[in-house]
Amino acid sequence: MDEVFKALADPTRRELLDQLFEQDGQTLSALEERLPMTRFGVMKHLKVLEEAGLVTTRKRGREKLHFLNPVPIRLIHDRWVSKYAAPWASALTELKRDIENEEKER
Amino acid sequence: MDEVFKALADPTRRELLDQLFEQDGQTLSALEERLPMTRFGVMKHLKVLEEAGLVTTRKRGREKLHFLNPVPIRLIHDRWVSKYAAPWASALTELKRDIENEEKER
DNA sequence: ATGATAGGTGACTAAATGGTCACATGTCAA
DNA sequence: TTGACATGTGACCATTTAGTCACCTATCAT
Repeated sequence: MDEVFKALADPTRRELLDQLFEQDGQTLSALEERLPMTRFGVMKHLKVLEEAGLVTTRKRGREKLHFLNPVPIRLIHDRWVSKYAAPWASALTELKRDIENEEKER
Repeated sequence: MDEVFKALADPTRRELLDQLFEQDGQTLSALEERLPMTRFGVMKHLKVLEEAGLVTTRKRGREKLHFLNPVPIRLIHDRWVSKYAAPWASALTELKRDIENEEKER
């Protein structure tokens, strides 16, 4: 799971996820075109995303197709958001903190 | 928002968020005690979390109290999870990908 | 077969990051 | 008011990371 957070930390990699969300199954060359970077930089980023499980791949001839995998992001949601910020939970957290602050300021 | 992702990328900082979730409003010294690191390291991490808006602070005499702020994490949820992995959306995404893969394999 | 196309590897550099320390400020309590 | 306590700052070092490049392999079309 550490790899997922690290993968999401880079803006280029988030951009790649955005591109794959718009159109799934793109090749390296297609993804490279829209980024201000050489093919090698993009390749490294895709490798990081793949090792984190955020992107899965499939070969078609000499091409490599990249697919977005939303599962790890759902796991973040399950672990962090439901813990800290799911609608009901966050409302309770804020209420709790507000009350505590008011009590301390008395 | 970039700062939030970078802040979440470090395991020590996620640990600090966990500690604050367990007990909100802890001081630097209290947070330091459970971490295998000097006070200075913890201070740097807390600064990163504070600048990302994940932690808010309040001074009480010579102490500095740290509070968890779930809002930025909720924004991630709004931007990424609802986009990629909200229950209904992710189900659709997976279905869509499965269908596409089947079609390509024919 | 041969040239063009798509992708892969390892080495390298520059910059960012995590962690420590010497030293300094502000606050409490006796 | 003096000593102990809680936090802050700037410099510093080691490691990691983003990005590039020369070179290599595999596949397609003619």
